[in-house]
Amino acid sequence: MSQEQGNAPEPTLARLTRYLRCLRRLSDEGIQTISSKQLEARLGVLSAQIRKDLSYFGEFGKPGVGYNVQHLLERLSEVMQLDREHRAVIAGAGNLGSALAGYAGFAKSPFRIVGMFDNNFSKIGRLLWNLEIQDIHELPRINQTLGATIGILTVPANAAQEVADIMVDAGIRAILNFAPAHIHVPCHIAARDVDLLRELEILSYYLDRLPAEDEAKSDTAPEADGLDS
Amino acid sequence: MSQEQGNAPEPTLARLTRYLRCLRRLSDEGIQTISSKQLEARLGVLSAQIRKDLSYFGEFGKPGVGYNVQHLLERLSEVMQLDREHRAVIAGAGNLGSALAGYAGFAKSPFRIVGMFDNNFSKIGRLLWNLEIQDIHELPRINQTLGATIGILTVPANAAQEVADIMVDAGIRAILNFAPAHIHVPCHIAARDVDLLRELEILSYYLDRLPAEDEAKSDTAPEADGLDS
DNA sequence: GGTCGCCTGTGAAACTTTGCACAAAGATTA
DNA sequence: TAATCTTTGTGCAAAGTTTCACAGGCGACC
Repeated sequence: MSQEQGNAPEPTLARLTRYLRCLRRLSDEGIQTISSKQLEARLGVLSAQIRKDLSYFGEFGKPGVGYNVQHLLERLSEVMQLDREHRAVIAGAGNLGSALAGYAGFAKSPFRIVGMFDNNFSKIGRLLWNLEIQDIHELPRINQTLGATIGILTVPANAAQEVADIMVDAGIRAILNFAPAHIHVPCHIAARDVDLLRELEILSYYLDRLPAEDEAKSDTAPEADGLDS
Repeated sequence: MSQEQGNAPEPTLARLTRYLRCLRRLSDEGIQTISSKQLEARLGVLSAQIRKDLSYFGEFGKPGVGYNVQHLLERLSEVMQLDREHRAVIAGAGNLGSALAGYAGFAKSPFRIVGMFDNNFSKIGRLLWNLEIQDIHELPRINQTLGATIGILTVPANAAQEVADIMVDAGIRAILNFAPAHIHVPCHIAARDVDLLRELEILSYYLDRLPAEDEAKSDTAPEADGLDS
């Protein structure tokens, strides 16, 4: 029986993105069918886990055969809403914001950077990767035209909340926050934090706390969670 | 009774970094004592959760009083090994690598970028943020001098594994991987993935799946997990 | 058509993490 | 000193997630 609601666990969603990446590669390789056991071999995720993850969204496989790569790829893309373009704006034209704006990986993704914003008058008006840096306070007005649904926050920590509020005002419905600060958003807005310093601090904890160098490239360390090749 | 081993759950470690950030701010504000209930009000983490998290590492508070901010700050810093400097190298002098190398937030952290590496001969030798870009293949030799324990991976996905191997060769013991690819490391190496596209894909899933705009700035959306202030 | 081997989807068990509730302990007041 | 208030640390229950194990479906081969 298939469920269809949005009640899949978060860890499942994270793994789904890995399955997708693997499926895209399989598709490129011209492989048409794959079983959960074969996926386990490629991803290091238990086959039962894979089947359970998929079962949250429907029944995609054939017993005795496995999954049709193309079909599963399309279905999971639908589930993740990756079958349509998503427009995003970046707030904060500093080092990180500039780097993200120029990220080549977006080309093959459904995500498009359609606007770049800052509050620094010496930056506003300048061109960056073919985008003119605009005044962050104009975002609500300008986004009526841009129609971005995703906001990427690359401002300093002390400005994060203020800019997040502006984004919500502007009709942004999902925020990816790179500032090392927590932002409060209304419950109809999705928000995630990506925090360089936090990641380093967690790695710091593990330094000198790992099994000891008995070699054997058995990757079972406290990895966050991996991705496809 | 206090435990001291490294058997704390990962979610606890992630929250610990949030407690630390809050404690640093409290310390700056000159606040000397804080209770788990007050922390709950500031962080949105249940007080019982906070106490349980802390209990993995010892007993730091006084019943009837709370925690001494400075003392807890120092103890947690020890636990996370943030009381000493950590040297890190960056591999991949592209947009993202360059941005991270220049990240101002490192100044107040125990992390120091001590080397910048790439495989592109047109980049090797150039200066970036006062660091000379060096040949990635020289890392094992050069790191005998640098003594970096942390490696930050900002190379394209298809080079990630190869460069990770070089890092392990070079004595790096923790890897922060920004490439959209999974890397395999020996079990005595810590590794974490930070993946822009994955985060966007997860946000994409939540778009149009949230409670609907009934306003009320009640932040109880599917936030990843927040940070202080 | 029957038999065999493989693979899916899923209920139930095992494990992990969170949240609750309370005993014990320090502070405060009288 | 006793009564009261506050807050910690933790055993236990609840919730969430992963893993196991198997019934039943499908294809291949004889």
